[in-house]
Amino acid sequence: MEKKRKTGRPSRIQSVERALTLLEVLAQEDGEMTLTSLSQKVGWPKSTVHGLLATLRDFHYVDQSAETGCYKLGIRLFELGNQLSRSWDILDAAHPVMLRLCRELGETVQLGTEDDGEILYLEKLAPNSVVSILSEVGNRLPMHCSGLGKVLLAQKSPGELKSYISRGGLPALTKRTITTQAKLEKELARVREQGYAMDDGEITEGLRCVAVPIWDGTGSVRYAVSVSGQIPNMGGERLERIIRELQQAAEEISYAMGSRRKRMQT
Amino acid sequence: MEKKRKTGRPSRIQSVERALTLLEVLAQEDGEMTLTSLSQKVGWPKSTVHGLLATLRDFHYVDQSAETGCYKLGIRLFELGNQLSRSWDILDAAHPVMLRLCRELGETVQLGTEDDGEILYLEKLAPNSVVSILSEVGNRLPMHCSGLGKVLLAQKSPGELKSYISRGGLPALTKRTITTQAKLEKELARVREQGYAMDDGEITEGLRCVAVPIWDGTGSVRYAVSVSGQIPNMGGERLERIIRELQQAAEEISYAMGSRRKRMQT
DNA sequence: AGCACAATTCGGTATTGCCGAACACATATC
DNA sequence: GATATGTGTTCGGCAATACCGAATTGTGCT
Repeated sequence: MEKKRKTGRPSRIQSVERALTLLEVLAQEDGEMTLTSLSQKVGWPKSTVHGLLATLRDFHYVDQSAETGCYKLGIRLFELGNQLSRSWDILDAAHPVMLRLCRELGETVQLGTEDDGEILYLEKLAPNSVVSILSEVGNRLPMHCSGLGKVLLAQKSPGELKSYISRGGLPALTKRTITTQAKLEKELARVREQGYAMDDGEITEGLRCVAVPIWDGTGSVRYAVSVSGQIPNMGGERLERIIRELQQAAEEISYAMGSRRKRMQT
Repeated sequence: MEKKRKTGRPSRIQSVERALTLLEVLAQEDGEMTLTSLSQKVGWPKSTVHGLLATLRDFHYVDQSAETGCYKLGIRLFELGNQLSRSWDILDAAHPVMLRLCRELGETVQLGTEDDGEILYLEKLAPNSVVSILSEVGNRLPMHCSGLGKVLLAQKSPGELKSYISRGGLPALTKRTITTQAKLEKELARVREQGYAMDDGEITEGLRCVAVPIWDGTGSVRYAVSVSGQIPNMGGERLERIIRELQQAAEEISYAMGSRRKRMQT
């Protein structure tokens, strides 16, 4: 009553905000949580949380363990997430090409895009799937340290780059991560010149990654593909071959995207 | 004021119910929708729908097109869905084995489980990914017509089977679909005897699928794997080989699941 | 310009969801 | 076996909250 609401944005629905916040907390904890622990985590009364959870449960957005009564993320999120990803043309276009690349090179192949100032991994194909690479589909990483990110950053104007840096800074994930604007600008210039980007242990020590842009029909770059592996497997002759095949793959994907453009919504 | 609430279940939060209903509608339409069309679809005033959508948008559960202002499912669903699937042990255990199977046989390999009386597809590996098979990851199909479903149905007691039938009936997807209880019981007996199930064009004309159960440590069956392909490629000698390899794969997955059991939550 | 149709804002009303306390139930603990 | 802590769940009354209709702004089309 005294003040207007803090955020200038009008009319958000409290109970929906709270319900979604509960989902965020459950996602963050990444496992089962008791109603009570959720309740004290967010600081709302148990009964309030209970009502919200019951509603989410009815829609299968959360799942309640039959024995323990604990709550976790529900199956509907899996279904909706998959449905959403199926609606993206880029996956249709990129998947067969990535599959071939993964087999021929025997290394991990990834596809990413920029979302909200970060790299979002859309697809990952691993040859043996035993190797553990930090990035997973649906995960996010800063742009300035990943190969995919550098490719997309390299497309930006100086102003956009500056706003990226001022937004999240240049946090270091390893000692090799680029952390100054000057070095990043130099790196991006090289990316533009070479036509590909490299992450040399800047996310995870010992892991190297090369990435190239995917051009769409309008001449802009919204996606990038990459190949990553242990540094010993990613050098010399072999590296050159990888880059060559990667660039060819990107061209194929770009082409496939173009031919997929003839779709309209119903 | 007049009546109590229709459903006996207590205290569901209306605005959360409405917000989630909007997501369901957006998922069903599978594309962009205008606020107005959403509004009249659900029958609530525009301003009400607007508030709900604004809240969902803030959390990236819906996305609003910059140009058209239309709404669609948001990226957070993709992220949460993938995070959820990563928490399932079965995928870790099954994926490498499925990958090998897919390569060796050159056919589509799928993994499914029962959820809410239907088969839910958890993973799908296609050799060329050009072939279009009806089922997709995150999709659902009736149990009585799919190979995966028959495997899981075959584990049920007569009472459970009856309740399955009375719940959803035995709808026919093709002219070959089993639609009578007697035939289904006979079919399931054969499944138990043979150790595998077959779908012979019962979902899609011309498509055959063989499936086997995955046993967990406790001796129960919660998942099943299958191989599907065009009927000409799935007969005679080759079929026998497929079944043999499939059964071996299922054993490996079962074993891997067991060894993964030594995990506790933090 | 003017129209038609989009999304968005506004403010008053009473419906709605919030809250604290009491409940039921299970599992340890003594 | 009774006690103590831990769950999730229910209840009812108060008032804050979300709903609604109408008015507003914005955009594309004729």
